[in-house]
Amino acid sequence: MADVARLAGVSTATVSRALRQPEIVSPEMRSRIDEAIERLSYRRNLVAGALASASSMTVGVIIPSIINSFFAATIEALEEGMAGSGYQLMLGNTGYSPEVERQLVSSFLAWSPAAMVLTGRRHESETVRALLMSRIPVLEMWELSDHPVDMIVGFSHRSVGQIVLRHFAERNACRLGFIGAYMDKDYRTADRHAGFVETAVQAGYAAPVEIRLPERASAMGGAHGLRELMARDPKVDAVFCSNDMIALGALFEARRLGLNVPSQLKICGFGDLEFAAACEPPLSTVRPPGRQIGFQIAKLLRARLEGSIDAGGCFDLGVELVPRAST
Amino acid sequence: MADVARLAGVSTATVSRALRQPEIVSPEMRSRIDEAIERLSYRRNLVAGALASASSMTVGVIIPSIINSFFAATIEALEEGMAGSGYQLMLGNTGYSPEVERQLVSSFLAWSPAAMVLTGRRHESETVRALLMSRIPVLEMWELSDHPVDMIVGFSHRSVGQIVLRHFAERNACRLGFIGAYMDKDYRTADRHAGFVETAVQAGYAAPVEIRLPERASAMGGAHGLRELMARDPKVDAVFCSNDMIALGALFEARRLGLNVPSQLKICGFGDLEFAAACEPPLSTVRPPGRQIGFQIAKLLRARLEGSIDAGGCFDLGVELVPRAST
DNA sequence: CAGGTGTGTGAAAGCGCTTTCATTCTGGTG
DNA sequence: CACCAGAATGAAAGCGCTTTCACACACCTG
Repeated sequence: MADVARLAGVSTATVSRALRQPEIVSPEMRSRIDEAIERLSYRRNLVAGALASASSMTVGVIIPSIINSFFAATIEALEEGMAGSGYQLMLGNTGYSPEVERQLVSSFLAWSPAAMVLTGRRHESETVRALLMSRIPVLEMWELSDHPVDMIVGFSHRSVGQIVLRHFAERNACRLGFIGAYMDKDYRTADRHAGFVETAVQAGYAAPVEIRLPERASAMGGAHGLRELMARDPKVDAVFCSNDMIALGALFEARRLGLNVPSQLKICGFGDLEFAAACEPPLSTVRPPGRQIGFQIAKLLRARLEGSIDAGGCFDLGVELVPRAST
Repeated sequence: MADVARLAGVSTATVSRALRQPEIVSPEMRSRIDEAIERLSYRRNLVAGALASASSMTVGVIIPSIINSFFAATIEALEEGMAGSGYQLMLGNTGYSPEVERQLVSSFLAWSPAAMVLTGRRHESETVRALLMSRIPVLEMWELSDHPVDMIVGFSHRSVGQIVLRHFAERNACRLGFIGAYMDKDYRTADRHAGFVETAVQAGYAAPVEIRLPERASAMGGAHGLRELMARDPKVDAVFCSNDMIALGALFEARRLGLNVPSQLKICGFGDLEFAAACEPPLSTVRPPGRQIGFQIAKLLRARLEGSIDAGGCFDLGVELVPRAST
């Protein structure tokens, strides 16, 4: 930068200003500086900038799993929403472990990011403390909370279970089943389950037959789950799968079992993953606002980083039932 | 750090050493320093460290798409392989655009990462120049090349097409079809296609009927693709789908069309995504070494960063045909 | 025309670490 | 016992930027 300043005949302060806030530098200076940068093919060192300004044009994003395509849509939208702002996303995944989350937060914060985005509302207290101490905007996502660390944008997983139950009731389901994966780790799945079961009982149903898969959601798990479910109670005629991937496996397994979907067995998933509409029969599911979450976060982040807002809050983006032929 | 040094009664140099290379500090000092760190709940500032040492414990990883679960497995394995090394992955995705890739490389390099990992072997010349100038280890992945920037680990996409063709021939396919997505952007798909078509012609087949989907691989695209393919030539009895997601859609569409798989129509995919084994019929596919790529990269990276190796090279991890009932 | 206001620029003091170099202190060696 | 190699430590000079503060200059006002 000193070289650039020398060649352009200005001070490094002016070069720095031309790079960060071009509008406060006179056009003449700006063009001389641009030319010098070009000639020297100067690349600025963001590390030094971050140290000097005590903030790096970086946003730390932490998700439970990169394999889970739920969050991929959010991240893609977030990236689109932040494009052109100069901010760079830094991704980390926790593998659904709060402890790994704490470590990630701690090492991300050591990079003095401009903001942090976390998944979910439950964190170790140490994580929350570190986040609060950093005094940067914090966004939680994919859930709702009355007491967010700062801002949270998502939807109610309980209401997902509720919506599915009502849908099953409308379609005259008699005996309910549920297949969920990884429920001890992924408490959002547990919330959907709770919403489903509560509402079922309120509506006068017998408690749903439950299969809890120990591993992460998978089609294979869904297939095995359905087989076990039907073995446990052959009268089940409506299954809520906590995830479309599980529903996909269940759909195939139903075929292997010779069960007609939807007349003998109704299957509803969650996620509205891309393949849901392409299945045979097309898969009924609940669509979470994956991309909207990303856009909303980008919007809030930009507003906050520009200083135009400063309040925290909870943003409920809702979900949508997508009824198709599998129910 | 100065506070820690004062409390421990040592110099900041010693604190720094205790943090970076504990083994060269006497045990007594180390414990005094650890205690001071604890008492002050000191968090080190990695930005300052990166500036002073001109290198950050960061590895930049660039993939074409975060939604594409192919690369997710690699990244997960890479993360596992680097765990405990203190290096942090920084993820970026290009959306299959070489121009975005160049920008990402440029902004990642501004963070002075310890190494860079890119997807594929084709990059803008400016990208390669920037990479070479940075003098850090560079890993390309998911392909092979005689002239890698530095190191490359992957497999031959052409041979995937070849393997599928041979498999179809063994199963007595007569008339071939191909469904590929995004082939103008994703040249790896184009390579698989080329291998398939070349080998088909060599083996005496008529040129396969081809459907090129303009968008990214999707089950919906696969379903539409198969419909169009069969409309174009009803005699097609074996389809190679460039991606398991497409194959999934094709499988469902075959059912809608009343075509029995595999007796009337054989379907083979690529990727061995998790659901492939759960389909009905289970999906034949070719399994790329997704996780192995990640582990191998971690191994090479660690060796290189420790200085124990310094040669570049090309590592072919091969692929495996996974014949199932859909062929 | 003195006094105020606003704009654009430069000097220089950091930001919080790392690392070189010099120094001190050990314990062995001939 | 003088000498030296080796280990452990400290002083201090950066790393390459950003930003505060001061200043110069133009432009208005009454």
